[in-house]
Amino acid sequence: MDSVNYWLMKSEPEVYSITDLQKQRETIWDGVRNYQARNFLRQMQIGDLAFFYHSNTNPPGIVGLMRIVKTGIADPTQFEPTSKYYDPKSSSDSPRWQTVVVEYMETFSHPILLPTLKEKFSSDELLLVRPGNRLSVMPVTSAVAKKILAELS
DNA sequence: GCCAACGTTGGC
DNA sequence: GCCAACGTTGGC
Repeated sequence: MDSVNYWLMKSEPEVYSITDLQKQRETIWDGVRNYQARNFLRQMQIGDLAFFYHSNTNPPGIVGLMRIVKTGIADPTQFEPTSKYYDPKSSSDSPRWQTVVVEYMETFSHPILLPTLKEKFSSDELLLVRPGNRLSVMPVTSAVAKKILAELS
């Protein structure tokens, strides 16, 4: 049987919020320019589920759920000279930055705020709460994911 | 807006 | 390949 992988992806709601995703239905998750985060994006598979996390806002927390619907997409912003994500060292032959297309699934009626996540999970269980961690894309173990999802039912 | 913690860059 | 300088992230 296929196992679903779980992820957590951060976005600043002032830049792109879950409400924006709900309206758009799906989006290319562009703008990731960190190799570790990109490597996680490369590992994603169609059907994987990702928690949408609102960062750099008050209060920060997990606000909803989305699904990976396309993988191995070249981030188009790397080729756009006017984009803040333009990467002159990347070529269309071998794009440096790949990402995924995500589809909106749901907005949680109660977001799971960062203090709650810190309370429930150790830094070993959940990368997000590891001190100093700044990754914008990271894996979530299925055990942790199921606890998060159970919180909401 | 502050600033600690990171990641990246580039001179050497 | 070291590491200082610089830029970014993101909680507070």
